Amino acid sequence: MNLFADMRAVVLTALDQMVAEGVLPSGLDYANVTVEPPRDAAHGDMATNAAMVLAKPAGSKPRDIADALAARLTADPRVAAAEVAGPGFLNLRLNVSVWADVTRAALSEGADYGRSTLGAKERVNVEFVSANPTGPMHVGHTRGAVFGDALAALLDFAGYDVTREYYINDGGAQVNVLARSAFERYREANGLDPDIREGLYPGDYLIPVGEALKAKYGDSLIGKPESVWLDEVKDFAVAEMLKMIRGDLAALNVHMDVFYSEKSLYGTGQIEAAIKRLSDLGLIYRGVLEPPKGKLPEDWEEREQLLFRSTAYGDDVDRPIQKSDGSWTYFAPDIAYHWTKIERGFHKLIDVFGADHGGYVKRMKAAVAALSQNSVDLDIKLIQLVRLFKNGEPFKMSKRAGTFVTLRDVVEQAGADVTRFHLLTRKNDAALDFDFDKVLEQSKDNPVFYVQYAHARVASVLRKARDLGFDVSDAALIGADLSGNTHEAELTLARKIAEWPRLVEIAARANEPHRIAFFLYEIASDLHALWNRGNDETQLRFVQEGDAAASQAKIALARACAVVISTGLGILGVTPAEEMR
RNA sequence: GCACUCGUAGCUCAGCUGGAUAGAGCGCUGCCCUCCGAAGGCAGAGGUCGCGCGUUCGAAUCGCGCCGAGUGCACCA
Repeated sequence: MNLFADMRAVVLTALDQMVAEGVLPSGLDYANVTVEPPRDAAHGDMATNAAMVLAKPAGSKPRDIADALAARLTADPRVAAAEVAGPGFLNLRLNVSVWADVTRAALSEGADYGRSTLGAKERVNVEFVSANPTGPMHVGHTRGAVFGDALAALLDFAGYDVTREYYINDGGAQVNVLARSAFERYREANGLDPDIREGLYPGDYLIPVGEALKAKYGDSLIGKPESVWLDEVKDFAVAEMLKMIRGDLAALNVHMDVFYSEKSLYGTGQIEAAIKRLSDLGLIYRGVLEPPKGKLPEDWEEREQLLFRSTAYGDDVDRPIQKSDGSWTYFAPDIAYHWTKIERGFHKLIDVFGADHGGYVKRMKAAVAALSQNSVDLDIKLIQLVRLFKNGEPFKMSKRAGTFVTLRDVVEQAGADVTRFHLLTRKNDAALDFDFDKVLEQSKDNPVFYVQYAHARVASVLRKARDLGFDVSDAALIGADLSGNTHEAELTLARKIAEWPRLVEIAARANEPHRIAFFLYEIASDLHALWNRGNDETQLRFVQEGDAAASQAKIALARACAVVISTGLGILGVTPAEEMR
């Protein structure tokens, strides 16, 4: 049940009637007609802008349309009153029985309450993390991982067919550096002094890789030229790094459907095929780029290159896809990779990048638009940095000082649930502070705790009710007479529950999982407020001792709230708490 | 020099893909514990939505121009 969608349908039906009766002209576009909760509760339960949106195309006054619409809407049993207000809003007051229906719907639909068919099973590819396989994941990757995973879950809940994908950058120079670094650790394992020279990866995490290499190769590679061992050591080290990264992700409860290797694109004709695709479209040419305006790089020289005419699809300049020595630039395999996504049948692509890759957005969008001829939508979400704090003090990261914070460090200290929720309490393109002390704090100032506490409170109420011998199974709660839940605090909570399906669609349309986190905070707040009122007004308490029927009615509402919180936390990848200890 | 992201209450941030008197938390002020969980609760003060034009019945939201912060700007990924 999606109350707002249902009521919008009621409005549109009424408009159709008006067209049929000649009150409105035919051929009107209803796309901008909305039915939404008013900002001010005094304005009623819902408001529609239909009269204002249609006034101009219909050639009549907003008020006249609104009056006529109001008369028809009040015929619906769910509408208690419809009144015209302001510049032409139509405010709807709903029959209180509607909120009982919503409560029951949340209980009977359970974990599926709020699930949407918005996505129509369209296939979506969410690419995220894609950290270079050269070391453990650091905090910067964590936010992207959590964001991507929650977004994927959100889209799934909104009716899309989602694939979580990780692009392994195992084709470039940095994995050669990894191989050389691992080789030094291999020499170390064989009792030689490692030469961790400038430009190699110094991290301790390669020591076990060196030992594993020794276990496999003994000392047979010692003293051999790089050309002999590079490829083998590279494959081995990359595999080890991926094993580690999978472990890091698993610790965060992130599980990818596909790990796609950049290297697999080379030597298989796939890059050539993608470039040919662009070439056939007349978008590839040999040319010379203008030097960048402003400060000119020292070593600037004019050179002819193979270029992609990305400016034809909104980019600022055309982009090189081949170096002057004939090898591909990093952009070429990226184009090919996105081409494979299109060819694999995805109609909607989402890339999650670090904010420092913002300059890459236009060319990637241009590539996808060109390759798909505008039939595939690519949305790129930029993830801003995370600033670490401890006791309110900035937590400086330094590889040398050994205070380099990995994802594993954060999860071990804070836990996956707390880490995930906190990282989602900010919009993806806003910087975020992560203070270990505040995040672990058990007080209402901590949103994670606040939401978990609301869920735990409901669980506590259920336990208490059961102890008193009440039947609080979902079946019993669904069957309860809810007509007594009419206090303003109760209605506020019920309204919030009714908003959940709408919020899911809004969040999914914007690709913004943080909206779920904010909504959960608000609904938790409504539950706490109702609870607190029970302190003074005993008739509002969920458990009404000696009155099973009244208890069931109140608990049904609380339980419905818990269902929404549980579902929402599930989307964020957070386990709801049954009790707080 | 150009592009991208951002600019909302003292602080940290939401704000529904254009709606009514712009919200929350912290902080501040004032009240409140014999009460299902006071690791609190209720109420209040506090804002030219960076600035200026424009589009519109209507702009924090869309467009243009400034100001300010961050990020990125040729064969590195």
